[in-house]
Amino acid sequence: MIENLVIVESPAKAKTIEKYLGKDFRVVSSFGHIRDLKKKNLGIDIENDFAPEYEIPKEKTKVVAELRKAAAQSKNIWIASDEDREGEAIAWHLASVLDLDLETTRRIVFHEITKDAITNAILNPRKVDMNLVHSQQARRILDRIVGYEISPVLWKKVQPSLSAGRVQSVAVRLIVEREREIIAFKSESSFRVNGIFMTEKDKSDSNLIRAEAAKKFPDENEAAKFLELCAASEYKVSSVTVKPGTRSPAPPFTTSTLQQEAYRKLGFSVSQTMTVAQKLYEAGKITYMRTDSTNLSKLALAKSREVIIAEFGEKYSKTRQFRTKSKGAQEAHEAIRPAYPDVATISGNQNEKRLYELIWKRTIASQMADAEVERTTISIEMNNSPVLFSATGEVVKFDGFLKVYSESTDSEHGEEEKAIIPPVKAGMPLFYETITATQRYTTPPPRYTEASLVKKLEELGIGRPSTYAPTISTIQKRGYVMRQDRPGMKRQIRIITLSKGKASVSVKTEIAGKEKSKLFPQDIGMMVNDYLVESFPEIVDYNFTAEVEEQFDKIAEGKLKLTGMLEKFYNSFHKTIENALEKKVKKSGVRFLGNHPETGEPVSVKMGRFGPVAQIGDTESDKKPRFASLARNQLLETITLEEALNLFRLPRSLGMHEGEEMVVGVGKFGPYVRYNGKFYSLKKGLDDPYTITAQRAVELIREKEESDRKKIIKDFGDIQILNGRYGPYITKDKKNYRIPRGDDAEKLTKEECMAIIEKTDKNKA
DNA sequence: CAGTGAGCGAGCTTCCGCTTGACTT
Repeated sequence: MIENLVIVESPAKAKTIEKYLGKDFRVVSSFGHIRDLKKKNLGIDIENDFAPEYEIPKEKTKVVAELRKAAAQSKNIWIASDEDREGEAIAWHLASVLDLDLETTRRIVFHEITKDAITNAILNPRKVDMNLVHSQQARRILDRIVGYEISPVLWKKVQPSLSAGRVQSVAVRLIVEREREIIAFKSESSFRVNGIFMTEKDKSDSNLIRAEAAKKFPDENEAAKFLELCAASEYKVSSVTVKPGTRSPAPPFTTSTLQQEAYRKLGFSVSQTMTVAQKLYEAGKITYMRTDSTNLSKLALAKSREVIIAEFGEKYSKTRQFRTKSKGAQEAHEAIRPAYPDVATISGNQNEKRLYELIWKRTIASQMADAEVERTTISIEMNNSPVLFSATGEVVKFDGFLKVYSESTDSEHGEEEKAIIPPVKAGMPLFYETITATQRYTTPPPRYTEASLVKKLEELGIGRPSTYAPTISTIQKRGYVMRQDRPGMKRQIRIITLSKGKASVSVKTEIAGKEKSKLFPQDIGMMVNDYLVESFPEIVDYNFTAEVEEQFDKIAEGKLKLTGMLEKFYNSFHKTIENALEKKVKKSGVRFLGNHPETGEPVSVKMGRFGPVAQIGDTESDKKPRFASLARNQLLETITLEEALNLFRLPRSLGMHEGEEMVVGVGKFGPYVRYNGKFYSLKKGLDDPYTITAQRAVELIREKEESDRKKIIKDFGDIQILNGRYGPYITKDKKNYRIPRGDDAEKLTKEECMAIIEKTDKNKA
């Protein structure tokens, strides 16, 4: 018989706590929720006061069996699931599945895994809070109703296997609406004037002041006129202002801010960050990685302070406790921090080390003093124009937390240069070295990255730390959005340079609209979004979650009844479902583009069975319509007649080569040349299927054949040594084998290969 | 792996949040 059994949610947590509690306690884990609504059908008895129908999912049966066994062997049971809505529900499910008496079951909670917190919790057990449980049930039931009633409508009205939900549909909406802003955006250009001024007539490294004119000029003409004035003007410093300022460190990491910074500083995807963080957590190197709290335990604060004083001195230490500001935060855990703040670097793989270091720096910096800066602004006046130039410079007087860490921003231009300004006084004359007027274009709002989408969702209070990564994966899996790169377009900018009294014009090319790892909406995502906005505007409203959360809070406080709340919601919601089903129309996304310039046939685009497709002609005429798939970066919404007609130019013949025809087309994996029954990919960014010549195609074919020949290092019939992406390897029966380090692939004999294969197979078994 | 687009019908798809592995490359 075990004296005390403690049940927590996470196995790593169980391990740590067991150490603190000693011999009389056994600590086990539930691995999160152990029961859920029935997976098939709605799983809710609507008629019977929305009674939930629970089941133990198949993958949880083993855990539950073990928990039952452990419970049967234990005298006292303590349920220590997290102190939030979901944790309370887990506690209740545990009690119910393990047949525990709610009156006598000890429910304990702690927000940090420290000995103090845990022993304190054991001294203060309470009962399961049924109001909080009802609040979770309301949340769960509402999400199930929304997801399981709207999704089937999409199967009927748009396409099978689609999905909708309180969280994912808003995520898609954000991306679609941002794309439409970008489509509607008209870029305009103007001329900005920058001057490099000198304190003496001769240039030296230390007397330069870089300043910008306060006025922008709408066109080249106006800019040129202003430069003429500049050429004739005398300059002097009209004012110098020096303002002291401070900068404060960012709070310690939550899941959302960790995902953002790991993306900005390390280039990690949201899911990659979570995988690496999970590893660190399991190894006991960081605290729990799914949290919305910026709180640090007293122990962590004290330890951090010690580290900072030892490393940088007393002056750099400032103990701070940050308030969590995100909407709907439940703060069941600490912020994400190093388990041992005195450990600055760890062992592990490269990514683990980098993420750990990021977490360490952010945590330590959060407990450090403000940085003190001095910001200098110089105003420069002309004697023949009211336009002022201004220069700003910043000097860090005391680095404080900046010694360790500074937060990145989402802006694409990166850190602004903080120039050092030579000492000047008001009234001092200045001389220009060069003054340039540069054409600048306005830029559309940025597309979301995975990380900036998480940030936005958190601001709206939509989704939870445990669901940010899965949500992003869901909307990509459904085909609503895709993470893509775009090469951008070249454009020319004009620059007028004034030097030594003479103005000259030059032209520079810049790349605009280049995108890396951005979320692009796909046609099906736009169609589903439009359908949802039309048919279920309340559900995909950005405030919907916040509104229902208010009601969940009231249920948690015992001021509102679950049945009353759900009834009110369901009555109006279910009507919108019925209305949507009554309408006969199916969403096809069809758009008529115009008539074929030669034949006069109608040309249109729509969502076809296999994706977006362009069509010439219609089924009403005797001639069969012709079809062509849209390219990956084209949208039903924006494709033009010309672009659509272009699609029909492929596949096209490039003529004959050594008795066989070469055909160029665009397939599943991009543009290709087909020759002699084989496919040869066109080079990305280099070849264009519409313009590629026969000569270039022959080149591609030769190149590929050459590299294929090189691919085979040795051929022993059933065993081959090949050259792969990661170097030479052995292949047999479609299985690949690594060549041990030190062996020379060129010199291996068949017998040696056999030996390697046997050894590898044995090691695996 | 590089194509598909007529129409019918059976059977299936789907949510959000809490936890980890078990997979393959």
